[in-house]
Amino acid sequence: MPNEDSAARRPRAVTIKHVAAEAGVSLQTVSRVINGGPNVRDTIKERVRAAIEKLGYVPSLAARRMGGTRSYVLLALNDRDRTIEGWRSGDGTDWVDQMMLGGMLECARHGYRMIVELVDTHSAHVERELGAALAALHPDGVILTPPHGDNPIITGMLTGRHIPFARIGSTGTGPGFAISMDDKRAAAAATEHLLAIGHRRIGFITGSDEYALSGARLEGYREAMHSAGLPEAPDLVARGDFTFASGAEATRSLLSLAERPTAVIASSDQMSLAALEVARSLGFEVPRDLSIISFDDTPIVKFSVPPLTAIRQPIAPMAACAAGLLIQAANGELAYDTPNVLPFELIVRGSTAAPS
Amino acid sequence: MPNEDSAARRPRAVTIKHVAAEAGVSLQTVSRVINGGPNVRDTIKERVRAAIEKLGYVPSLAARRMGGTRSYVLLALNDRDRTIEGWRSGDGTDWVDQMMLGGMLECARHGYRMIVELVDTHSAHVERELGAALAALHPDGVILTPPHGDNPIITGMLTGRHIPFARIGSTGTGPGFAISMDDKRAAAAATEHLLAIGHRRIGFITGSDEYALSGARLEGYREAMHSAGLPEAPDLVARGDFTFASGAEATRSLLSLAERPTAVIASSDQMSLAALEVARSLGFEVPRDLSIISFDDTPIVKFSVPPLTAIRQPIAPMAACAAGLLIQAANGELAYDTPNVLPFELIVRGSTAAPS
DNA sequence: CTGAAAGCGCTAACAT
DNA sequence: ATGTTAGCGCTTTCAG
Repeated sequence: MPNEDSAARRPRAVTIKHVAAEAGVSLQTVSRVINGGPNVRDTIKERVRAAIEKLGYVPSLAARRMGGTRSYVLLALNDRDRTIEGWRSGDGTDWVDQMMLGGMLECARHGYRMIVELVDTHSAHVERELGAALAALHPDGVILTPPHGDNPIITGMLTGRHIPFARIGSTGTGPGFAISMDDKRAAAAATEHLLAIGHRRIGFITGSDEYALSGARLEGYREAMHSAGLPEAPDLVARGDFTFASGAEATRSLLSLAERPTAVIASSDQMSLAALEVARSLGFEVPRDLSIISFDDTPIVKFSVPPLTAIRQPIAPMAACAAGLLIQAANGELAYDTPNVLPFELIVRGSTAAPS
Repeated sequence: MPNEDSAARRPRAVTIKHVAAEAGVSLQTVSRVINGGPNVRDTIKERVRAAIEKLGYVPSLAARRMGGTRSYVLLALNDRDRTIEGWRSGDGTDWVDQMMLGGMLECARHGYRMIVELVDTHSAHVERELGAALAALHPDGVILTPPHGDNPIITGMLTGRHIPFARIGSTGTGPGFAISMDDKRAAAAATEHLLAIGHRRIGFITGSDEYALSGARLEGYREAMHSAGLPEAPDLVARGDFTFASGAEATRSLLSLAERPTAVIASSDQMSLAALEVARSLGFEVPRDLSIISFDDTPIVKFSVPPLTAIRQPIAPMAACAAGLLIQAANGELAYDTPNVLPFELIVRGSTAAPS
């Protein structure tokens, strides 16, 4: 019988040994019950379960990682500068929250943990920083947030180490579970909504080229315009990089066109809010003089005046999908199969109306 | 010489053994260098460092936890239902983000990780759920978010297991590092700001009694009113529970008073936004007919119309402070000493003006 | 100042 | 169907 904690110090935690003793079986049998292993009589299984319950035993993650091949940890990789800047500025972006909502809950359902890791993915530090995180944590899988799924250094490191990973917002084939929403269809849907209520001159503000989805959104817009029989109008496309400043600049250029658009689609919430502000400052009323459709649907767009019609990005579902696939992959085998495309939503609010 | 990874499988990670071999010293010496232990000649220290650098060695968290007494993990405890509800609703609250900003970065500076854990703290599950998290992770410290620092079941469990913890938003003495802002002073400052610009009848909407800071804020308001020589007016205080709905209800009751207030202080952003909306719907213009001061300063209050004057809660600094103290406590000793009170900020925006 | 030995709590092979 | 034996990669005694 393991002796009680001597005198002081931490009360010795209850281990698999205690359970084994309590149930009158071997260590290994307890391990089998915990891990759903085969070849355990129901009677014994029951006895072990009772002992676990009675003792309140919970296996130590660290020990499981040491003994076995799994760590029960998933790493969610985010860009350090970008993430910190978002948090500092309080810009209302809830990417990380939605990731946790989807990812942590899915992990919890399987006894996994999701650890958020910030990594400087731009500089040459990537290799060292990601390598350090992998060595310290030995995650069973890694969730890559955009645009990391398209970073060959990162995907290469993970592939080389045989660590399963999921690429959120990345659509290409190749290693890693590709998880995305149909950005092209979403942009087309936004465009079609505007066309349906009578708009003809529709501007489009792109996102940063660093993100694959930027191109997809632009393409969806173009195709929808084309399908409506409208001529190609390159001056209706303005470049942005997701930031407020770039959105303001782009909107100014669009509104200064001889034939200015009656509606604009911006590839991010920050740019849409910029469009709203610039339009107002220039004397245009939204949606009377200009309709706006936003992308992402972070919390703030519900609180602007008017609240913005937006394409909602299913971040939580994508994170949950990623976690689920990675956990499967970490256990049984599971090939990087077909891409996983999750549904988006067009949420109509007050920033869109028929042109006047 | 440790053999290379045989045939396939995960490339064997570089361990302390490889470093020892490379540097031509024993395991123990490497360990000493890593942990800043004493009694290592500078020459050797240098040699080991070079080997570590060359091999890109990073110690495994799990192994350190197994061998030693520290886990290099801090747990940030949040209420499950409340947190998930916030994420789901997209209400723009960034509590978790700010915690990560402060806590994770401070952890990273010391080679620690912060793991966010959601626990059902209301039901009887607390003991089981928290116990499970502690057993699985063996954190070196726990950060309690409000109102958990005042939950005796939780603080009792941690005290009993000798796990250092920090109580954010909890001011009482007793075990655990108390970390808070001066809520009383903050409420007084808000009140004084309104008094200074000429308000006399100032309403106050309280937060949930479950939170100690609710009482402190109310007290600060009362004292400031008293100091200004104004008579006690209980009808100017309306009960709320931090939610939008409760704020709306409270505002309606305040605005229906015979002598209605010309300004109101609400103990949360959600309640303030409710006040704004109710005031507008009742035909009062903000700030002309009613000034509003909010508490917390989450992102959304910058985007309302008008943007809200608010007391900014230093969540990130509090989390960083908590992490720093816990890490110190986990290593050298460190007594639960004097409470740590961090500075708040009154940010004046468009929702406050002199009464008309 | 440095090294050798023991063991943390678990799982993966191998018995039985 | 169950038990036994080795480690996993580190830190902590304890010897030199």
